Amino acid sequence: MSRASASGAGRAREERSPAREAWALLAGLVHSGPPPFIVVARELGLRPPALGTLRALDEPKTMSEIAAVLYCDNSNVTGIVDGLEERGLVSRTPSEKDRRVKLIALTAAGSRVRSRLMATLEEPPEWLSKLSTGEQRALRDLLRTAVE
Amino acid sequence: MSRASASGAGRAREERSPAREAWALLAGLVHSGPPPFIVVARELGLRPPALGTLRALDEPKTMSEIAAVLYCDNSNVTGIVDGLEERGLVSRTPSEKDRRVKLIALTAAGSRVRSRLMATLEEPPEWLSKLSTGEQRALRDLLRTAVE
DNA sequence: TATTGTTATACTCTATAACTATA
DNA sequence: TATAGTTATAGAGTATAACAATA
Repeated sequence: MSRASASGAGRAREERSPAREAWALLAGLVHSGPPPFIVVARELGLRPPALGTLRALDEPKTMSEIAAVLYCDNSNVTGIVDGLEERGLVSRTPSEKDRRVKLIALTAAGSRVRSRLMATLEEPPEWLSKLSTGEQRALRDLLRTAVE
Repeated sequence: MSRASASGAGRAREERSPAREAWALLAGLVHSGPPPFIVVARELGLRPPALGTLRALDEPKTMSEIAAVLYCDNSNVTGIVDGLEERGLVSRTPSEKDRRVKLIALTAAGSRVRSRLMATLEEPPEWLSKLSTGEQRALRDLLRTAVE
C-alpha cells in the first residue's frame, strides 16, 4: 500500500494541508516573543481591556459597541470606562438622538496615549522585518488577496 | 518635486514599507472574528489563563515555567493550578531532584480537554482556508523561511 | 414591551510583598 | 544567601441577574 492513507480527496503524493501548516507556523511566530499588547499595557499602566477600549476609539463609540469589540458583557464596560474617565483619557456624554446611549470619546490626553499604543502595535515584529523586501512584498500580496 | 518625500533610503518610486502593510493586513485578518481562544475558554468553562496553562502542558512543566508562558508573576500560577487541580485536569508532584520544584502534569481528563482545545486552535481560519491551494503553499513557504 | 447602561454579587486574574521550605 | 513556590492583600476583569431610564 503505497497510496496515501490521509483522509483527503484522492490526490497522488498526498501532503499535509498547506493551510494547516501555515497556520501552525504563524502561531509559532506570533507567540515567539512577549505579547506586545500586554507589554504596552504594563508600560502605560493600563490593563489589557482598558487598552483595547482605547484602541477601539478611533472614533467615538457607545458602551455596547465597546463591549462587542472586547467580547465581554455590557456590564463590564461601565467599570472599564469609569477607570479611563478617572484618568482623564475618555469622556462620556449622552447621545442627543437617544438619551439611553452614551458616547465614549478620547480626550486630548487619551488621544496621545492611543497614538503611543498604535505606534507600538503597528511596528512589524522581528521575524517579518528580517525577511527580504521581495519576501515581504510577496507576503503582503498574499494577505491582500486574503482580505479581497 | 517628484522625488519621494518619505524617510527611507533614496529609492526611486518610494512605497510604503511592505512589512508594515503586511503586518496591518495580518492584524485585520486575525481580529476579524471572535478570538478563538476566548470562545473555546467559554465552551470549556475555563478562563483564558487556565486554558493557556493546559496548552503549555504538552509535557510536565514547573510552576515557574508556566508563569513564563503566561507572562505573569509566579504567585498567580498557584491559584490557576489550584483550580485545574480541583477540576481533576492536572496533578502537582514535587520534583525528586529538587524538592522546592513542583511538576505539573496533565491527568487523563486533562489530556482529553487539551486535545479538544488544540484541535480547535489548529483549525485554520476562514480567510486562510479560502485561499487557493497554490496561495496556501506560497504562504506556508514564506512562513517556513521566516522561521528559518 | 424592549433596549441601554448601571448596580450588586461572586469569582477569577493580577502584581507586590512577606513568608516557607528547600538548596 | 539564594531560589521555588505559597500566602496575604488590594485592585481590576468577568458573567449573571436585577434595576432605572428611555424608547
